[in-house]
Amino acid sequence: MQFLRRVFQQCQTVKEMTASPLRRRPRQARAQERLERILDTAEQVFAEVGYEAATTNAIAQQAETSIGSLYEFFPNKEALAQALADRYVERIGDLYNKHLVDEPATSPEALVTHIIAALDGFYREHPGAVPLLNGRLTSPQLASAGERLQEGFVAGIESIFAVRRPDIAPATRLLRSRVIADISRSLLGLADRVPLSQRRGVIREIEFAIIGYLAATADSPPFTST
Amino acid sequence: MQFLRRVFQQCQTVKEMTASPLRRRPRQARAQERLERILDTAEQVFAEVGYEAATTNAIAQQAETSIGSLYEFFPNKEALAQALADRYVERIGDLYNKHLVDEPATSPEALVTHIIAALDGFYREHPGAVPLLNGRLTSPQLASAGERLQEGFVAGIESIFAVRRPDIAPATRLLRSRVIADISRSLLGLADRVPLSQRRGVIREIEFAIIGYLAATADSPPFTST
Amino acid sequence: MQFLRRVFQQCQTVKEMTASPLRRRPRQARAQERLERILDTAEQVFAEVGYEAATTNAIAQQAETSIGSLYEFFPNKEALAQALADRYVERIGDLYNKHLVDEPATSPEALVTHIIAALDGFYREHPGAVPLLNGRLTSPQLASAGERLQEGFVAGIESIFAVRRPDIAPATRLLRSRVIADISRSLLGLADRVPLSQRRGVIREIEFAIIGYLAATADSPPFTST
Amino acid sequence: MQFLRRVFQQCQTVKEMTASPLRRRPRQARAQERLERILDTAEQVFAEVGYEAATTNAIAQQAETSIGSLYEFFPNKEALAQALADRYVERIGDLYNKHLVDEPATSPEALVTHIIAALDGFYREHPGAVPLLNGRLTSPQLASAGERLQEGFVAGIESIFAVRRPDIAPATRLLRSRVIADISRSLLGLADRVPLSQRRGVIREIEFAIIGYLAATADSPPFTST
DNA sequence: AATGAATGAGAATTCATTCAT
DNA sequence: AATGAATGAATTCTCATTCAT
Repeated sequence: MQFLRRVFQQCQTVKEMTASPLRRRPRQARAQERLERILDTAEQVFAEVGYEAATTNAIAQQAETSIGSLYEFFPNKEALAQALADRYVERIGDLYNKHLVDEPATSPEALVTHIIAALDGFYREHPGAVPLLNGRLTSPQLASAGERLQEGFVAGIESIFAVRRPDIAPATRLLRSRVIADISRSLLGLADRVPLSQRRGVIREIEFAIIGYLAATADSPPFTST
Repeated sequence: MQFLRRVFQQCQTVKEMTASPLRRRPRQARAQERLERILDTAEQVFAEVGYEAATTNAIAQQAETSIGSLYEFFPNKEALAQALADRYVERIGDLYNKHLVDEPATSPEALVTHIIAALDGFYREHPGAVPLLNGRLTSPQLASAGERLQEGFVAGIESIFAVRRPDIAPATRLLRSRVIADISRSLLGLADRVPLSQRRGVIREIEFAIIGYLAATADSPPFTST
Repeated sequence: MQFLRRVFQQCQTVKEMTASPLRRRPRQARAQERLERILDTAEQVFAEVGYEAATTNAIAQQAETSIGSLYEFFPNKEALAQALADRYVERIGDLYNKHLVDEPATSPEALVTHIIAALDGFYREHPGAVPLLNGRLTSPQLASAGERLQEGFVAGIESIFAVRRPDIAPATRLLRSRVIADISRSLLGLADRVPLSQRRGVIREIEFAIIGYLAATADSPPFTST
Repeated sequence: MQFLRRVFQQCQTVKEMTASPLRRRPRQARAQERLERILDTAEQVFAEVGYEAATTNAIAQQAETSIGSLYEFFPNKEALAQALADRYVERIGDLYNKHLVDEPATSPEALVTHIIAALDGFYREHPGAVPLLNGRLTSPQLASAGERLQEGFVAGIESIFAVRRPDIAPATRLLRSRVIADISRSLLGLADRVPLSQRRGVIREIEFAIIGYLAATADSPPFTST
């Protein structure tokens, strides 16, 4: 796992995920818990009404804190999104590390199934990730946070490629990872908007799409830019 | 073309695209022209700053009308997005009809290439479509307009399937069309965020993805829900 | 008077008093009147509680307009102060022109008396000028407006010097005018904080101070900087 | 010096300088030192950004104490200004006592020069005094503290008059002292806003102004109110 | 006594929408 | 029909002050 962590971090898309957007990092357990509660609430509210329509006052209220406390932790609304994205990125890292370790030598098909299931679980558990990811294309305020989050997903896929297909050039690896991340994201979104009875079917189509993409590119000449 | 129009309209996803969001349908040419100008401007402004950040006052001003006139045509900001989406849907219909007629008997690969190119052209010509499509996943206000627009794309793909693969069951046809529409949209978005030098490469990957998907599903048992 | 206007404008301290801080210059009489009413109210409120403690909402309310209208005219709170200062500067110009014309050949003592009386009247009629003038030394937001206003007073005095003592070098003229403007302002402030019965006496002291200053500098070698 | 202290205290303007604004008078040396450090910091911060823009939290932080401790000593922000003013008043007392003692029998001109220099030094050493003095004309919160400080200056000048011109009636003495204090304050402010090269020249003008004022009033009938 | 996390009233400003002209 | 001035609810964020630890 340490090894994989390294691979994960080596990949091109993990850059300056450093600068914490937090104004104050809580020391006491109670404060940490409150911060967590604010983030949890922000996740919920963003998921319900979207980033723009969410109000910081509503978030504070639902988190059962004062607006002042919210701003004690986060310098502004945007920072909430950033922090949320960072938390997501961290969990994505765990997710990929786990699935790489657990499934070291399966068939590509099984691995895809597994990853899609994991991503599906992630989005269902973290509905707030959706407005961040899509909002980045729409709201300047979310551009950075959404991008960071998206790159988290991409980095995860890259790390799998790095292990399984070390022969693929980094630039190609990045490109393919981006394509797969985008396909997964948009189609898992589709799975969410479809009647529950069709959900399973959509998931299967996602697998087809990715496996088909991998097959189609498998013997294609590596991507060359310029 | 009339035929295709019919197919297009027959497809499941074209439903209640009826209720015009317009408050008043202009009779005089001058009014029609003004309405058109407002929509053109809204398209521009939405593309530049996104739906939420766009202000109706700014749109009216840039369209060289008064805010009062804007609200004469559109009951509220949301209706602007609706009307824009409707206009896009209309043009998508034309787009698909044309590409079905022009390319009646090409290979699937060539058709995919052609369609992707057409969609690419559409998005580039109508940058305002992007915030509508992505906003639907983000802003309750855009859900309806964006969904309608998305279904326009889907209906187009459905109509191609209807002609080329009449054997596929409508439910499966709809599902596959949705998948393809989503993949196209999200990956064309990626093509836009990538350095210009890599654009061509991304477009090729989109083709791989869709062709791969079609291949993977070609001999799969038709989708059966429940 | 045209001549004097020219002199007034020629003086060093009248610079770029041009750029209007107004967002919209009202065309209709009603709007003009409303703008005037907002400025009048701002004057009052600034005089009562100072610039910082004054709230734009309170000003709008007391002016019997909506806060939206206030911001229609003024882009921000600071602009209110600017506009007020500009209005004052204009009136100061009138004041000096009048007093130069009316009193062309009196004794210096009589002229000083006259000017002090005029300034006294000005401050009493425009109590909002006080927080602008003093606030400039205290609040960054008022620095520009207050400075501009102060320079208006200085320019007035300069213009008198320019007529009466054309022999004095411009740099010296500016310096002496600043000194006199500052003395007048601060001592008229004192006159305001003293029991009414002593007011008259304070005014006389101001005259003494200025006449004394003029006498003391009359035969002093002209000021040489550097 | 004891004598002068008495004169200083006898003068009319030293009245209810009694009620300490302090919530708690520190007994332990460490606390006393902390209080002093808070005041030093407040002085700095007020000087930098003005009273209104200064935040109590920032002052506490820069003073390396907790906001809680600050409020242990001072019931509210205003009290900080009060305490600062009081400290200044005390130092002004020392200043005048020293300059009366050191310069017992000089010419008026030399004395004025000396006093202006002393005041100049005071303002430069205590830049926090400026916002208090000017703020009093601007902010209700500073009215009392600023007034008290101003009266400290006045009292100093009164004490000089008391020694040198015991013939002048107390009311007149107070009035003239106020005039001189105001002139000094406002013109020293001017000296601060002028290019450094002109500073010396402005100082000379201040001396002219005060000497001129003294000359002009020297043989004037004593001030009689009513 | 000291700390600093927590509070929330209140401030500036925006912008969708209305309506008198 | 067209205009655009007017409205004010709603939003983000600040900061003096309190109080539990």
